[in-house]
Amino acid sequence: MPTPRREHLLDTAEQLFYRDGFHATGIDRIQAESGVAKTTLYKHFQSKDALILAVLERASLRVRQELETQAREQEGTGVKRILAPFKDLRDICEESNFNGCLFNNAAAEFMYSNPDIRALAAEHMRWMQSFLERLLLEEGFSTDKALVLLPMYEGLLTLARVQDSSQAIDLTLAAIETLLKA
Amino acid sequence: MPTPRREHLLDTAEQLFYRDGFHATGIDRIQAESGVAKTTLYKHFQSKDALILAVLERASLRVRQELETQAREQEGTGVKRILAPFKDLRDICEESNFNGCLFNNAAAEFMYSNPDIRALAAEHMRWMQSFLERLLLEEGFSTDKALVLLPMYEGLLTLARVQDSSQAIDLTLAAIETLLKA
DNA sequence: TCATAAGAAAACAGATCTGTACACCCCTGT
DNA sequence: ACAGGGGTGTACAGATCTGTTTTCTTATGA
Repeated sequence: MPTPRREHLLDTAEQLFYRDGFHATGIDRIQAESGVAKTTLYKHFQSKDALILAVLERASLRVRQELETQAREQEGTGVKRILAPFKDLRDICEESNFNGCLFNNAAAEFMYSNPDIRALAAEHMRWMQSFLERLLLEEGFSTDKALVLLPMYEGLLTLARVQDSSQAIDLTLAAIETLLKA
Repeated sequence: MPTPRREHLLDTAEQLFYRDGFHATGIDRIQAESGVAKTTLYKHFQSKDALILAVLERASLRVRQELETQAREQEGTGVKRILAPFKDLRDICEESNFNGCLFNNAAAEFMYSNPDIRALAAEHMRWMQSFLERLLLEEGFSTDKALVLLPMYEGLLTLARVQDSSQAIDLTLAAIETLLKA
């Protein structure tokens, strides 16, 4: 039973953390933007770091569900199914307030200062790898390719921050195709 | 004539910014760690953001020179020369205090709050692209591939933050080889 | 020798940060 | 009617942040 207030706080926090970064976003700002009293915020999350962890956990779960359902409801087979997540990058990178991969941003800011946050980002990345491996397996490709596709995926998210990367996405799609057919 | 004090400040600042992040690293810490008085720091750099810009500019120049000389003194030809920068990733990712790509970390933290910093990160990335294009051209490959290699490179740097990626590097090297020979 | 300039050290100003305390309000169940 | 829980709003504590000012020392060059 997710209380609506808690969810609303997580929504606001995720938006601000993603857009402006974790250290740059103060609790006061989240409180003001969400319209929820600070007392309530600290009743739901005992510290800022706990709030960050909750945001990341929820976001990770949501991303997984999205990718799962997208892969399940996909019509095509073979290479098409592997390319689908990469095609979706085009829309993701066009979103307003786009700022790369939330989990890598978190890992970068808390690499040596908060092991829990870093571990959560690591776990999300491992899930991404296993998801790609499952996809590859289902379509009859070597699961080894997951460790090539994963950096490509993350790299495109990273590159899109500083330049239009629709062309990079197109070329990567083609590269994956030739790679899988080789 | 780079004054030694200024260089020393840039060294300390770069180390701390890279390891702990830009917002998380205070001026006081840079001052204490470098042993240089705060007055002197603000004589050389008129603000923290100016210091960050100076750090990034110098780091970008250094990376370019390293890649250039490494590419020039390289003995092999053909695919080997393109693979070389990716092979070097193995050492880079093993460094203590490794924390991904400095420029992408900066872009993430200042995406919507400091256009100058974001622009500098973008420029560095464009240089990386043109460097790869030059390498490809010299070895007789299509320069289009640069936009595939660049995300791979950045993605590996990103992935290495949260998991051992020596295997990912190996598989990526093999993938590049098949990609260029196709 | 003495003037000048540069840097060290530390205090300070003012803002902002996380987190807590306190007083009030309002709604619901008994 | 009324007790109690949950939320609001605000003030506050204590730390830390950027950036300035002030005072003192020290080195150098005429």
